Amino acid sequence: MAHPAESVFVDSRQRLIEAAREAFLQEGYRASVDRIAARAGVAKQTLYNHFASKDDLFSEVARLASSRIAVSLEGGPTDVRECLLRFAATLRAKLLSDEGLAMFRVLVAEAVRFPALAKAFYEKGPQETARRLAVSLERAMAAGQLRRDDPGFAAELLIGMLVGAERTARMCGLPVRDPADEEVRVHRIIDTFLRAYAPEGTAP
Amino acid sequence: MAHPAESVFVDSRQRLIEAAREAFLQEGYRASVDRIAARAGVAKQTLYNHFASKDDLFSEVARLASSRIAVSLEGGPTDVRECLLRFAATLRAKLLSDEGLAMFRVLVAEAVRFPALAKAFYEKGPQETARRLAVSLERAMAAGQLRRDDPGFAAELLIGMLVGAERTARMCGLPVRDPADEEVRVHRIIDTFLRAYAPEGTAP
DNA sequence: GAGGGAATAGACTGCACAGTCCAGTCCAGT
DNA sequence: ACTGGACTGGACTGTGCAGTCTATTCCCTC
Repeated sequence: MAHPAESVFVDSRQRLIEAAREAFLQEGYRASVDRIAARAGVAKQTLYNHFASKDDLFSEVARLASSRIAVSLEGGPTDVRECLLRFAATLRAKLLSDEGLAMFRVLVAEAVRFPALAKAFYEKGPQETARRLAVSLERAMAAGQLRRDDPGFAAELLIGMLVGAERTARMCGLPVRDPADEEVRVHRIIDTFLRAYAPEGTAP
Repeated sequence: MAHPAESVFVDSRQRLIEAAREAFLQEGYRASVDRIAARAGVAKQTLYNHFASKDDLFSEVARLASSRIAVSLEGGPTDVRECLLRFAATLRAKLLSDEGLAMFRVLVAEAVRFPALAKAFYEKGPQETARRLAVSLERAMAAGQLRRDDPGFAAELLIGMLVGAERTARMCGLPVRDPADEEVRVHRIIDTFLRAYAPEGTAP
């Protein structure tokens, strides 16, 4: 209960979570409890002092990761195009990073055995991100900067355009595309989206 | 070598592959050899008479499945919109079916341990589908029915719009969306795409 | 009806792993 | 000095599984 004791406690736990995160991302749920404990530099029993089971540890790791993945658009420029460009770059950086892909891979692989975890991940990640994007789009639509349409649907389409194809490719082991072209790629996607959602009565 | 003997042989093998496919789709690579043999109504040793190892069987199943997933646009209507609508419906039916999703889930989960399999899957499935779509788009662009642009890139974006969001949701265990709205959804996506790729100088 | 290839049931080996148990150490705070 | 809680290392149990082996049956072909 005293401070030093508690800090040791938290320390062990934190190290375990961090080690488990790395192990699960690398090996999936296959990562063994022994390897995780070893990676954390901790005895196996210590792991079981903090977590009731391997499933419990896995859930904890997944919940922590889920709470950090939504992408926001707040505080950006007011110009729609600039705002979307920023959003797009951030989203792609997160979802198409090695870590983002590994996280997705593991959660999807275990979604059948941990349905609640997968649902929570979806709600805090993809769904929340889409919701925020939709809010911004709706504002732009109301301001006449974008064609009036279902903002939620538009958000889904944009996110699909931004990550769909490349995520599929990378999930199948394809190498990263030349990062030098990343900016061009993002610009092209956003411009395509803006053409589709140009306010009505505007020449393309 | 005589016919009846061979047909028995093929029979066992076929049943094993089918059973393995079902088992792997349900349980992932976790599906045990014993369960697969039982499901095929066959002794475990028979399985090992046909396949050198579990990995070998898994590879065979994956290769067979990979060879049947590309979606084509040939033989359809010549009108771009009709053509894309047909393509969209077919693509979504395949990729968003329980089986398509399960296949994707399993392959993605094991992509790290079977990189060659994942690559082959990607090339025969997503990549080949995108290539075929790109060919059609290019033709339409040349005919002035679509804005002139990189057809490969346009194909990737369209496929992303068509499956991106919903595949993510379903992979995380979200329930199927009301199939009554499916047609509306496809129409809205295609129309959005067509707005983005309307020939230049056309009012929206 | 004899021979051979395929299939079968089931026992068996060896391994990796989750989870438990225990005897002992290291430190707080008192 | 003593007590209690966290941590350690390592042995141990039980289980599930891939893959092997064997003895036996079945059936087709000649």
